[in-house]
Amino acid sequence: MSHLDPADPAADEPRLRRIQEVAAELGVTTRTIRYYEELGLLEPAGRSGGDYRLYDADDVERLRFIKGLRDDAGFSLAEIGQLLEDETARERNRARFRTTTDIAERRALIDDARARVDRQIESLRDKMGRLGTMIEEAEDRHRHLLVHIGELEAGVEPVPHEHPRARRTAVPRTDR
Amino acid sequence: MSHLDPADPAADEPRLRRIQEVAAELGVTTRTIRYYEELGLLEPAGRSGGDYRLYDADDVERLRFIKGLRDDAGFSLAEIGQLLEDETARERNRARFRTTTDIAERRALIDDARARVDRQIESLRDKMGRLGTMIEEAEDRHRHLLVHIGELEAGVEPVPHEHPRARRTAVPRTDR
DNA sequence: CCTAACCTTTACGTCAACGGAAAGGTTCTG
DNA sequence: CAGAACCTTTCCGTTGACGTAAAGGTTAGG
Repeated sequence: MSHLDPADPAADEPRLRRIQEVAAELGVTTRTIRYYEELGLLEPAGRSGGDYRLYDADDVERLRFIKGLRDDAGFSLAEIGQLLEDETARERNRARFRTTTDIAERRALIDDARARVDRQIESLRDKMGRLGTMIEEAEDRHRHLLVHIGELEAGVEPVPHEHPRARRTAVPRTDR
Repeated sequence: MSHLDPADPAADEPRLRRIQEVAAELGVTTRTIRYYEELGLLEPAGRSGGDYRLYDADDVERLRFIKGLRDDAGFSLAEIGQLLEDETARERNRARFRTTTDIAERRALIDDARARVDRQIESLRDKMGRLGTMIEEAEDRHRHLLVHIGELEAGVEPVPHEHPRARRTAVPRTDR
């Protein structure tokens, strides 16, 4: 129970950081973070007395997630907005959940939450699948090329070797 | 040798299509295709007498590849340009290969081709890996949520249930 | 209390990736 | 050979995702 030790009052204090520190850690600019806020992608956990934005660990995680969706998955910020809307809706649902005792409503909120998360995962899986297909195709061509190289290294003569699918002799180009 | 049969002169005629037909098949606009050409991402196989762009099957494949890299993999057109530059360089190499008999140069060209393809695949794999990591994280949160839902459905009371990591009480929010 | 280093909002600038219209030429079909 | 439906190049407009000042207020250290 060291973190409840009265001699260590800062133990569970939720470490709030200012925008530049967060930006540096994530490798983005402060402008980018403010822009995301402008688009409604996140809200800082709090503000200082002088209105400085203050971010907690969850905010940083959320930002990291956004960055991943943008850089790694290649989603637009609008699409990310959709995915995150589901996430923030879940948070709202959680709050609502705790304030109601209506069994039916609670079940509805649960179902809603599950549906949202399912959509989020499905969206990612979909992207993943398409990327996977792309890589397979690229690897096919890779193997195809290696076979070709193998033939050539085996000492095949530089015969014109007209590839049936690659004839492009429709109209002789005059320009360029 | 049926494709040399004089009774079937259209057998290996390389079906050339105009820009709109290609665009429709790929689900892009003609403007997009022309823009890609402007950036040097592709050249039509030929032109008609009246300077209409004419595309063959290889061109369409290349365009499909570009679209995949853009939509599925989320590459910028500049990055795609790099990836394709490798590909067109390979084509140049093939032509060069057939015009030389110098064993050393031929081997150099082969190694170059292999290196280019390797880079291309590696680039895709890298992206794939990062996307995979993202999905795993999302699935983690998915499972986490399902556990949470399970607890709730099991009839846990709507106790405030202060999550240790989620305390955001630094500054009482006044706005929103 | 002063100053450097940070922060705020507001607003205009920029670059990629096209959209869309103008002014004219081409192809196909009847 | 006329007309509709294509196509050409050229050029300006737009949208997303920020960059970059400007004009000020805030915070931490000395």
